[in-house]
Amino acid sequence: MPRTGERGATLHDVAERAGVNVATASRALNEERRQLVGADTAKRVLAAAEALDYQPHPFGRGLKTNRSQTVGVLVPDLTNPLYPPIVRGIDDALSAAGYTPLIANTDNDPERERQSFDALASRQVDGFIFATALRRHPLLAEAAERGLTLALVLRGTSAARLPGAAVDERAGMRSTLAHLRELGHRRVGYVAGPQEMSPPYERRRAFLALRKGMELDGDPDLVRVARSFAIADGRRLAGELLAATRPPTAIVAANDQLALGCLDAIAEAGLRCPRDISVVGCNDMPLADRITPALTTVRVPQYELGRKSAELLLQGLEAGGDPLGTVRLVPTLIIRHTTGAISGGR
Amino acid sequence: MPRTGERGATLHDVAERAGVNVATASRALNEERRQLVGADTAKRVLAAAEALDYQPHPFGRGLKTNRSQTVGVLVPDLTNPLYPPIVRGIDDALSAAGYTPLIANTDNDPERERQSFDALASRQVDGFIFATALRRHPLLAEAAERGLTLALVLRGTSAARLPGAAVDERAGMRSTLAHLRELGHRRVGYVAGPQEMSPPYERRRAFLALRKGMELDGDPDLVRVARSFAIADGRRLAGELLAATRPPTAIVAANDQLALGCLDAIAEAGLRCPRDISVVGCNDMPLADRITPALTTVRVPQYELGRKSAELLLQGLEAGGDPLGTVRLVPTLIIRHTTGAISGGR
DNA sequence: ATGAAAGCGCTAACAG
DNA sequence: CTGTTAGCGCTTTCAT
Repeated sequence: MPRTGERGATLHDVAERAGVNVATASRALNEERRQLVGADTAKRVLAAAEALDYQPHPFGRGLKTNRSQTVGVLVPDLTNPLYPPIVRGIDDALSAAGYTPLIANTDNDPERERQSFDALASRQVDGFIFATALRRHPLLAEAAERGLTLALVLRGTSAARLPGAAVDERAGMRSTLAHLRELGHRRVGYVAGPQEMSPPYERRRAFLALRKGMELDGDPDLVRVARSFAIADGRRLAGELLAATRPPTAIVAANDQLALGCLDAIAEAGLRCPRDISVVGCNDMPLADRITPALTTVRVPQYELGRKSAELLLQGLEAGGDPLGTVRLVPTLIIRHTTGAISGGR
Repeated sequence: MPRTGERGATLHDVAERAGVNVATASRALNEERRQLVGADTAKRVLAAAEALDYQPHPFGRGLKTNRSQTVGVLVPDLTNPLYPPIVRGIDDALSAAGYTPLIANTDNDPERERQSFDALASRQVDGFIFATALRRHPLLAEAAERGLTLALVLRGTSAARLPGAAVDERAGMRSTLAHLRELGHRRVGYVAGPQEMSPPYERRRAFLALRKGMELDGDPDLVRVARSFAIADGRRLAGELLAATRPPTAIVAANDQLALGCLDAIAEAGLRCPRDISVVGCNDMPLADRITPALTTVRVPQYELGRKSAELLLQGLEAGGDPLGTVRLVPTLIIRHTTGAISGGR
C-alpha cells in the first residue's frame, strides 16, 4: 500500500497536553492573538507545542482562512539560464516570509501557460509572479478578476499597472552606447529580439531613443528584428547588416544568443571581432566570459529582480493596498573583448 | 485589504445543481467510484461540474485523504546548469500524473537542506525526490521513517536501496577512454570532483576500474581529487599533473568546470590543446561548444534522468510496492575539439 | 481569559 | 444506487 506521510501532532494534542481548549491553544500559537490569552497559559501551550514538535497542518488552516501561503511562479523555461537566478531570488524572498513558490514552465506557449495557470490556481495559490515575457497577456486580467495578487518580473509597465521588477533598459543601453561611442563608433547596428516580449521591445525602443541624442547614425536600416533568440537568427540578421552598402562598425544584440550569432556572421564574412567590428550582448550568460573573444555584455541583476518582484508581491499579499508601478533595476555593462576601438581602415 | 483567491464552486454546489447528494456527486466525479452510481446520475453530475467549472478543493480532499498530490524536490542549486533540465523532466512527469513539484534549493548545505526538508514535509508533500548529491544522507532515513515515498536522481545505489535514476558512469567513462585510446593516448590523467558527492565518486571509481583493462597507464599520480567544482581547482590540479616528471597526454575531468580549469592550466604551461594535450569534460553545459577549442565532453541525459526519477517515485506513490534499485541511463560522448591524436613530440 | 461549537470542502463508512 | 453522517485540523464567532 502506498504509504504517505504520517500525521504529526495536531492542535488538539497540543491543547490536551497544555490542559486547555483547542481554541485557546490556537490563540496562544498565533502571534497576533497571543495577547488574548493568559501569559502563563500561553507559555504552557508554547511548551507543549515545542515538546510535540507541533506543525500546523496547512490544509486545516487553509480551509478556514482561504489562504495557502503559496504563490505560483510562471516562468518561460527554467532551462534558459536567464531564469534560474530570478527564481532563486523569488524563492529566497518568499521562503523568508513563510511562502512556498510553485513553479511552472510555460515555454511561452499560451496553451501551456493557461494549463499551468489553472493548475496552480486550483492549488489555491494566493498570488502569482509572472516571469513570462509576453507583453500582452490575457491571464493577467483573469488573475486579477479572481482576486489573486500579482507581480511581474522582467516586464515593463503593463496596462493593468501591476507591481513588478524590470530592467532599466535605458540605463543599460546608455552604458553600452556610451562605451561604443568612446571607442569611436558612430554607426552601430542593432539586432532586436522578438518584439512581443517585453524586454526586447523595451530594449529596441531604448536603442532607438538613445542613439539620437548620442550622435549616432540614425539609419533605420541599422535595426533588424529577430523572430526568435536562436543563434541562427542572430547570424542571419547580422549577415544582412554586414552585407549592406555601409555596414555598421559595431552591433548591439538584444541578448547573448543573438550576439553569438553575430559573431558567427562576422567570422563568416571574413572579418575579425573586435578588430573589424565590435559586438555587445545582453544578460551575461554563464561562460560568456569563456568564449573567444570574451563577450562584452550587459549583466542584468537577475537575482535581485526576482527578489524584488517577490517582495512586491508579498507587500500586496500582506499589507494590502497593492504597491503600484514598476521598479527598475540598473544593469551593468561588462566590458570584455568583443568591443574595441573603431578600425582605421573602415 | 489583501484579497485572496475567491472560492470557486464547491462539491456542494455541483450536487445541488445535479439534484443529488454531495456523496453521490463525489462518487460520480471519482473515476474509480463512478460505477457505483447510476449512469444518468453520473452524467448529470459531470454536466453540473462542467457547467460550474468545478475544481475540487485540494485542502478539503487532502484533509480527508491525507495526501496532497504534491512532491518535494530537493536540488542543490537551480543556478547550476546541470539541474534545470532535470527539474523539467521531473516536472513534466509529475504534472502529467496530477502532481505538483515543490522545489527547494539546498546549496548542499546540511542546514539549509534540513530546513527545506522540514518546510516541504510540513506542507504535506507525499514524497521527495532528492537530487541532492551527497552520498551519505541522514534525511533519507528520516523521510523513510515518516512514511514518505522517496526517489533519487543523480545518485548511485544508496544504503537504503531506494529507487532512483543515475548516470551509467562506467559506460560514459568507457566511451571517453576508448576515444582517447584510439587517438593514441596511453597516459591519461584524471581530475576528480568532490568525493562526498555520488557522481564524482562513481566517476572516479569508473576511471580507476576501466583504465586497467584498457591498456592505460595505471600510475596513481595521474589521479587528483578536487575539493570543489570551481574552475580554479581544476586549474590547480591540472597544473600539478602537467608539472609532473611524466605528464599525461590527456586529462579527463569530472565535469566541464574542472575541464575549463584544465584548459587554463594548459595555456598557462605554454601548451596547446589539443595539439599537446587533450581534455574531456562532463555534462556538456551550455556554450561548451562555443568555447575555444570547443569542449569534448560527456553529455548526460539530464531531462530523462529527471523524468525517470519522477516516474519511479510515482510508481512508489501510486502502485505501492516500491520499485527498488537504480536505473542507469547511458550518457553520450560528444567529440569536439579538445581531443586530438597524441602529439608526436611527446 | 477561556471554552463550546460551527464550519471551511471533501471522502468514506454506514444506512437504507 | 443513493443519502446521512462523521470527521480530517484549523480558526473564529459567540458564550461564559
